[in-house]
Amino acid sequence: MNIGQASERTGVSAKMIRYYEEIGLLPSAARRANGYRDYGDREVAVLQFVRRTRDLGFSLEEVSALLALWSDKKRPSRDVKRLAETHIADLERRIREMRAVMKTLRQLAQHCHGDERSDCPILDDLAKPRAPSAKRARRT
Amino acid sequence: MNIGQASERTGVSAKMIRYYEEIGLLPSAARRANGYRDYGDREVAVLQFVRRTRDLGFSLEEVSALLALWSDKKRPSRDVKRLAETHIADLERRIREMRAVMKTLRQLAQHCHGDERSDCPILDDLAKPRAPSAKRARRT
DNA sequence: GTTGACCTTACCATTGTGGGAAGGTGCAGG
DNA sequence: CCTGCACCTTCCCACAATGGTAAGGTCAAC
Repeated sequence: MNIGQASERTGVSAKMIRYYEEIGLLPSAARRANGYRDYGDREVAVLQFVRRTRDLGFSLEEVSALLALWSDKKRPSRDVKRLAETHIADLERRIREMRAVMKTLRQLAQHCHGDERSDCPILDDLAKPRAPSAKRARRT
Repeated sequence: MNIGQASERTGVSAKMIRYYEEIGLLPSAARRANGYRDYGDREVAVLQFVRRTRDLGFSLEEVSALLALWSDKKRPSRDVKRLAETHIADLERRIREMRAVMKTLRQLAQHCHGDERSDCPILDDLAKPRAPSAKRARRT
């Protein structure tokens, strides 16, 4: 089948299918006499796998690792689980950060009239010079 | 003061200070006779404002809007609050999405032995062809 | 034979940041 | 005075992942 059909069946845009091939995430697709890429059920399955892992937030690099694990029938399931849990931990960390930011923003917004008046605690706070306060997450 | 000092005091890299100027987020810095950019307390305050808003996850475009609101002494606080709340809503949405993903991943990981054995429900699930199931968030 | 839907490659844009090269400047020590 | 080092300047490249578009080839239907 053509790339358009493969795209339609997997939800991966033709653009991205070509890109994945270009960066080596996918093997080079077979070509027909006219130069068109040709896809079969196996390729479609791989694309669905990629689509699914992308939807779960894995980076292309992680997807690549997952594809390798997938095709290696003898790899220990530990390897897969570790990758998944690392990703989960990453999501947890990002969510924690975002929640902290939200908390701050909510507090700021709460004290802002939000009407015609021009005085605004949000901007006042944003403009307040921060205490140097522990430069960065120090790892010492 | 030179860009290096300004960077150190604000936590914004010299690279980024130049970039912000280039894209018009910041006005062109004053130059000394030798061509070096020259920063004073006012500029440092603006950079701190930018740094702070960036830390709170606002995009440069939003930062630009906030800077404009900040310098417009007569704008209604409603404008500021709206921008902040839009950002909060955005964070909420993203967190919801990430939590949904985490839930799925946790379920998958939970059923994976994670040991030497090679059978792995995570990969099995990722490989399962999805039911077409409501293509995308349809807006009809 | 023409039209329209598809395919091909190739390049550009996005967002925000870092890296580095090539060259000028400024100061301190010899 | 010269040298070295730390700083500044601009310019270009890279990343991640995706979309857009243009210029051209192909195929099927009419």
